[in-house]
Amino acid sequence: MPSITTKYNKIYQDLKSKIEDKTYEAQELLPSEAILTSYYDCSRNTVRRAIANLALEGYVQSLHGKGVRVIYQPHAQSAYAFGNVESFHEASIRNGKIAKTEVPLFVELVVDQHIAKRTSFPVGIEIYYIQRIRCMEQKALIIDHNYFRKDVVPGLTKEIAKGSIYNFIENKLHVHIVTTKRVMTVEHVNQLDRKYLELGDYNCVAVVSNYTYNADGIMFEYTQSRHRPDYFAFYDQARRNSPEE
Amino acid sequence: MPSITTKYNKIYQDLKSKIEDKTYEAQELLPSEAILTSYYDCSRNTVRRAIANLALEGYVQSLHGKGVRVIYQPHAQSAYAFGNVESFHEASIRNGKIAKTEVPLFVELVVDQHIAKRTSFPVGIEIYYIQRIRCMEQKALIIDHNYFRKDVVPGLTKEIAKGSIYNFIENKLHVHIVTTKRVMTVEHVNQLDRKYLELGDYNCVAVVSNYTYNADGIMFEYTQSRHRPDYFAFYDQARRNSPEE
DNA sequence: TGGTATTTGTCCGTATGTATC
DNA sequence: GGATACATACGGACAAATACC
Repeated sequence: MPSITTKYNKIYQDLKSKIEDKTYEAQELLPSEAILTSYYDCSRNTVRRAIANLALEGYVQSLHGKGVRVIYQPHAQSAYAFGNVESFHEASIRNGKIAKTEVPLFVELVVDQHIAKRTSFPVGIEIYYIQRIRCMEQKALIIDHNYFRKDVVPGLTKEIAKGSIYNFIENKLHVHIVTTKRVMTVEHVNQLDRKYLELGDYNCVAVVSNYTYNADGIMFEYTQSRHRPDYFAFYDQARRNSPEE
Repeated sequence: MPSITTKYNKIYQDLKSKIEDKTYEAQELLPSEAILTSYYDCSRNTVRRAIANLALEGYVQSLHGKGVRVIYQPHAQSAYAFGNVESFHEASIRNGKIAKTEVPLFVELVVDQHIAKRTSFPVGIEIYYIQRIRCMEQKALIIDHNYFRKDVVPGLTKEIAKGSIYNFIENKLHVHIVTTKRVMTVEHVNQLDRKYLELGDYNCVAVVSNYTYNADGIMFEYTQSRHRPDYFAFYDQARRNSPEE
């Protein structure tokens, strides 16, 4: 969890904003690492770290012997940010939209074979199972099916579920959420999708399955988010490795 | 483009295989950086770099003051690897499956308003437009719509399109492909999807739009890949930043 | 409770290799 | 060949979080 007050992060933020406001324009090369090093009064490693993070988000690409090319292009906005774990609540704030969450179901369960297969939780442990309808500007966009391990996230209530569960986990329980694995698929709609989402003639939804690990390496959350296809986009940034041999 | 012969890459590969063959098991901590440093006879930075790359792929997560936790779990196989640009041809080899590509359409075009909107190419330039049906083990899984800038990728032919266009670009044209931006969406099927893909009663496809940049920062390829929903999965690995207050 | 050792995180400086121009 | 620029690698210092006694 990189603090926002580190030196490399400040440089990262500064370069990022200068790319976004076109101080450095697309296609151009950034000033060389040596120049940036003296400009920011830091070591070359620190500049390189900031640049590496920009490259991970698709703002620049480094070219051996040439320089660092800006390839940023202002995109259509997505509901979710690049490669970061971001809650619906946080995303809505970032987009400046009004969000609302309804909780039609909040129950405690014991994991059986069927749930185990879907969630990867061990059979027999106690969990919370929550259904949440995510609305933005009066439109129901997502149905979340949340499964939380009760031993890791005790004290969850329906009231908390209406707000940000992540807030509760981080601030009240002091669990630092570190890593999430995600799988994106497309599935047939089910009755619940039909009931809550305005799907028009779509018979599919975009499904994002989240597996979240805490600091002990325990997977304590499985969430399946079922999205209205016409309001769903998932952005990604990839780097090509030189092919082997 | 990290060479596979670098020291940090060898360490990365070694740790990765030891995680996969359970020399280091899930939930365990790796040996400390100090131990790994002496084991691999290298500097601490080099070990840290290998670990950082493992973390990016969801194999481990670093915990300040504690150690580096293994969180690898063998997953259901996907047609595509994590966060890497990988061609269909390469993916099929990795999966050990027999792949075939049909090319029902191969034309040269000049970009008009309509194409410009879809591809982000400037109006007026010459391009190749190619349709490719991707089959694996007799099943048509993907329809690719490829748009290549002719000035960057000259000499493309239908024969080349039946194999790996990336191979041609890298080996013959010596263009090193560096960065790709991807957007995943879900769209209604069109006539072509219906014609070539066995969609059953799905009326949607999973769509991956690729924007590929060369070393000059020029976007020279736009590809829209339309996938059969039941054979599509997209894996992702995310890290949570500490939320800003 | 407190102090110490361990472990990861940040940052620095330097040297050398390699690709581009 | 020489100058420039990024890539790799080393070693050291200190900070911060954790674990242990």
